[in-house]
Amino acid sequence: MLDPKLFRNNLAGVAAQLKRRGFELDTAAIEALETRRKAIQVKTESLQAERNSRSKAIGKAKAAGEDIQPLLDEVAGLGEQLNAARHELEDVQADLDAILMAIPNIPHESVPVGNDEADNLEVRRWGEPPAFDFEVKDHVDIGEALHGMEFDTAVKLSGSRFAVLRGPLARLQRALTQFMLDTHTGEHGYQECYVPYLVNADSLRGTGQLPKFEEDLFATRGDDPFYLIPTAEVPVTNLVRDEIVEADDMPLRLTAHTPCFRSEAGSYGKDTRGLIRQHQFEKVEMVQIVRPEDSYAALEALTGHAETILQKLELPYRVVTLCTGDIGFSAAKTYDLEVWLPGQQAYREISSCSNCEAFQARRMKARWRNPDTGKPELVHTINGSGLAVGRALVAVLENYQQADGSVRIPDVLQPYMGGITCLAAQGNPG
RNA sequence: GGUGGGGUGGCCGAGCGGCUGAAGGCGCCGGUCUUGAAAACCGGUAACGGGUUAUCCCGUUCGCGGGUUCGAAUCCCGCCCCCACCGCCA
Repeated sequence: MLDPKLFRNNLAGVAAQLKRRGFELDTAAIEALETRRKAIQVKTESLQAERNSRSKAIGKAKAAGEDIQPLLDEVAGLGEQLNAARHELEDVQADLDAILMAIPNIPHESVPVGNDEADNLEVRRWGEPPAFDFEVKDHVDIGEALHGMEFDTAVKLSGSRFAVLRGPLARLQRALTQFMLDTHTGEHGYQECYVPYLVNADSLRGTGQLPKFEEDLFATRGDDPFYLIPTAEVPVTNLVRDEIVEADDMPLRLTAHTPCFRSEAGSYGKDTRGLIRQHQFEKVEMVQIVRPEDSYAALEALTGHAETILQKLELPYRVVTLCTGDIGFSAAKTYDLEVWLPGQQAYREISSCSNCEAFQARRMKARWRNPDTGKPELVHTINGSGLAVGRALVAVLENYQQADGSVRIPDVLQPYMGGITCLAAQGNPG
């Protein structure tokens, strides 16, 4: 959520900045509501003030033993008036709130203007796409040859966009997960967290998935449903919701491995083959809670932490800055890490690292006590994948494939694989 | 799921329906003392919103939502959460 004061003091400016990301702000509607809000609020509060002072007078008169009946008569109609005003105010504020909650973050000035992913800006590349002297397979064919990646079984159990992994492939996914967590906790100073996979609506409002993107989420039944987390960003960032973080404890660096659940509404026909786009996938997430002045340095650092994983795995990748048209709802700036996939001959997203500035913090009332002012102030929140484990598995399989259909195990993963250096193909080599 | 107890400021903890936005303590900030620090003592210290603005005024907030009342932290109803015991269970 953006600062409501911005809408009062500089509505045109906000509209212009949001237009950069293709969001049309209905300034006329906001202005009209805001004018009404102000008038009604002043009216309501003056009625409340009157009620308070009169009630106090009645209290004093009663204590003094005077006849209070005349005073009661004077107050007769006040309650109804006040009730009407209060309901009117509630309605206006609810309308205003609904608009405000659906407005995305303002892109940082360094974010390139653009319409879609074609306008994203490549920042740097690392590593060379491997050269193969045989015909490369994609991870689905590799997985089939290794006898451990089953999509038809998953259809039986659940439906499309699910997968079953077995044997060394299941272990490889676990190895990737452990390796990522150990690196972030051991080398990058993150605290490992275990968090709920089912969260309430408040948490999703806090990070910005609700109210606007409910169709992307899975939820349990009932009047007060739980939502399945679409990313660990939700529970981990919400750890500081309604909290005041001590300045000495900042920055908070948190990491968690969780499954993620996404309905993938609106992506029919996209990435239907393989593990790339699933309803359920594993991810290691990094979150930082930082002082506002540190947030852009923290974004660079966190992006670097995700890159470290790819470098240690020796997977070629590139870093792109998302343009204003491709950036997520809550983010002011986002770097995507895209790993090279030989099976697709393309760089594909494997991590997304964002600075949300105070956008989530304002929704969450996540604050810290600024020693300079002594006051609680909003924190900045940073999050990023470190990495998407399923896609990392895809990248390893495709980049480390051998002519005979086997797959080498990256050096850093071998300790997690019980010393196995290679997954041997068991099926038809072709 | 059942029974009982409880949710009050950054934290702990008092609180007869009206001078209670809330005692007291801790913590924090400033001061006295001290070479410096600690202790002691003195003073200050909630958040959010609105109006006005180097000031001040008003409103809201005692788990959440309703209700009673001129007036609710205090009374009533519903819900949530925490604790204890019982039941069930990995």
